[in-house]
Amino acid sequence: MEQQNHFKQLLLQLNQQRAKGYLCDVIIVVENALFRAHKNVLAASSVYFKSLVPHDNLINLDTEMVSPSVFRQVLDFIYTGRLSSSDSVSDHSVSSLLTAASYLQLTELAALCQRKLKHNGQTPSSSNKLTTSPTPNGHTPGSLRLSSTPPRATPSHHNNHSGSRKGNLRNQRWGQEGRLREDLSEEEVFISGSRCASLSPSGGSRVNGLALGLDLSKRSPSGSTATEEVSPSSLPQSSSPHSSVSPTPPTTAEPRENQRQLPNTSTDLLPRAPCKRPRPHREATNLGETGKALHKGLVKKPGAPGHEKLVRGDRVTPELEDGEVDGEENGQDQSEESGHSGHSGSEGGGGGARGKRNGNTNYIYRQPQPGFEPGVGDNLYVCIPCGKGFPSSEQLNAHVDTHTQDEIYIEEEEEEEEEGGGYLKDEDPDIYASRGVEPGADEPRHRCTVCSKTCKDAVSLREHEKSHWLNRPFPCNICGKLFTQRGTMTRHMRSHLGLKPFACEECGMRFTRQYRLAEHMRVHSGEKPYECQLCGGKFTQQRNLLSHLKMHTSPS
DNA sequence: CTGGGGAAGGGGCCC
DNA sequence: TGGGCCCCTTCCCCA
Repeated sequence: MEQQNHFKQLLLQLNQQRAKGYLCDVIIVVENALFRAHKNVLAASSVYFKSLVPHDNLINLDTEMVSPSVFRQVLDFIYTGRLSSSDSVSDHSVSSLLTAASYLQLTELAALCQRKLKHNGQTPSSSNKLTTSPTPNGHTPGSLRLSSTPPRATPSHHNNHSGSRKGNLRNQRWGQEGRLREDLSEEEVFISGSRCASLSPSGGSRVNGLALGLDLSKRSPSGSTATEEVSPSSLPQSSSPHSSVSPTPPTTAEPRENQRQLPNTSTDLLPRAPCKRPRPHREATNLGETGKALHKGLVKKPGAPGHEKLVRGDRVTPELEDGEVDGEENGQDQSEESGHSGHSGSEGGGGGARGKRNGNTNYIYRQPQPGFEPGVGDNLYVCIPCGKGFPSSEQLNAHVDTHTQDEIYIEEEEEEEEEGGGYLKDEDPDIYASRGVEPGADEPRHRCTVCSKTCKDAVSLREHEKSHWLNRPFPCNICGKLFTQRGTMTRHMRSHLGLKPFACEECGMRFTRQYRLAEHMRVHSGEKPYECQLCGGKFTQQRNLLSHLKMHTSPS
C-alpha cells in the first residue's frame, strides 16, 4: 500500500511552510540576503548543509560561489525538486547554478545543471567541474570543491574574507539594492544599509552587520577557541554573519571531535553545556541575540498598544521574543514594514524612550516626535534629541547641526507641560536622575548626569548636556545610540549582532570580549584573586570586590 | 522579602 | 583599531 503523491504533498507542505517561515530553524546568509529554511530539508538535500546545520542556525555562504538570486533558485530546487523554466533558460544562469550546486554539494542539482548545459550544447566550464580537494586544514578530504577556487582559509580566515567582502558589500548595498530587491522573493529578507534589518513575513527580524558597512568580525584569540582541532562551529563564523564565510564544506565522515565538548556556536537554540549556573535565558542564541538586538531597536508605533513597554533595558520583552512585531499585530503589509526594525531607531528614537542611565552613559531618549514613524521608510538614522529619522547619516548630521539649544528644550518643556507640571514634579526618581535633578531637593541642583557638572538652571544644564551628545560622533546604525569612540560603537554593534568570538573551552559560553572570557575562566579554575582586606572575602571579579567593599563602607 | 554574592553585559577611556 | 581595564548595572541564586 502506498499513498500516491505522498512525497509530493510532503514537499509541498514543507515549501509552503518555508514560504511562511513556519518552523524554519536555520537562516542562510548570502551577501545581504537572508533565507529561512528547515534544517532537516537542507540536511537531506546537501551533504554540505548536513554537516553544518546541526551546529549552526545561521550559515553564511561564500558569495563568490553563490549569489542571492542563485541561492533562491537552489532553495526552490531543494524544496520542489525542479527549476523553473525561466530560471534555467539562460546558460549563464545554469552555469551559476552549477557553481552553487557544486559548492553546496547538491549533487542532483549539479548533475541536472550539467545535463542542461550539455543539452544546450555547452560544456561545463572548467571552473564548474567538480573536483575533490582537501580543505586548507586537510580535514575534509572528500569534500567537493571547484577546481578554480583556491582553498579557503580555515575558519579563522574570516577576517580576510570580511575584508574583501566589506568593500563588495558596500558596493552591493547601494548599487545592487534595487536589483536584489527585485530579485528576492518575499520569504527572503533583504538587508541594506538603510534597511539593516527587516521583517520577514512571519515577523522574524534579522540584522546584518556588514550591511551596515562595518566589519564586526573579531578574530578568536589563540588561547580561547583555539586549537588546531577546533571545530568550525566553535569559531565565530556563524555568529558573525558577515565576518565569515562558511568554510569549505566539511564532510560528515569526519567527526568533529570538539563538537561534544565545545558548545555550539552562539547560534544554538539549545541550552548550552552546563556552566556553573546555566542561565539559558540569558545565554541567548545567536539568532536570539540577533533578534534581541533588533528587538532592542524595535519600536512599536506611537500610540500602538504596549508601545512604551517594549524595551526594558537591554532585555527582550517576552512578547517580542519570537520576533513579533507591530506590523504583524496590525496586519500591516509586511513589505511596508520591511524597514521597521531596521530603523529601529529604537533606543534613540522611541523604543528607548525609557532611556538608559548607566554610569557615565546617560542618553536622553525621547519619544518620537509627532509625525515621526519609527521604522517606516528608510529613516534609519535617528536624531537623539528630537527623535526624527533620516535616511542617511549625512542628513542626520546636517539635521543635528540645525538644532539650537532653544528649540530642543522648548520642545521638551512643552512636552513636560503637557505631561502635567514638568519633570520637577515627577514622582519617579528615575526621572529625576535622568534629568540630573536630585529628588526631594528644595532647590534641585541641575547636575549633568554625564560629567556631574552642576549648572545654575535647567537651561544651562541642557546647553551643557547638548555638548555631550554632539561630541558623540559615532552613532550606532541599529539603535541610534551615540558613542564617543568608533571602537566603542563597533563593540556595541557586536552586542547587537550577538557576535561572541571568545568561547570558553570548558563550558562553551561565549563572550564578546577576551577580557570577559579570562574573567569567566576563573569560574572554572576557582581562582579568586580579589580579596577584601577588611573581611578576607575573595572574589573572582574585581567589580564584585568593589561592590563588596561598598557594602563595608555603606552607612548601613 | 531582603540583602549579599556570583556572574555577566555594556560603555568609557587609556594605551 | 583593538586590547585591557575600570566602572556601573542587571539578573539570578541563596541564606
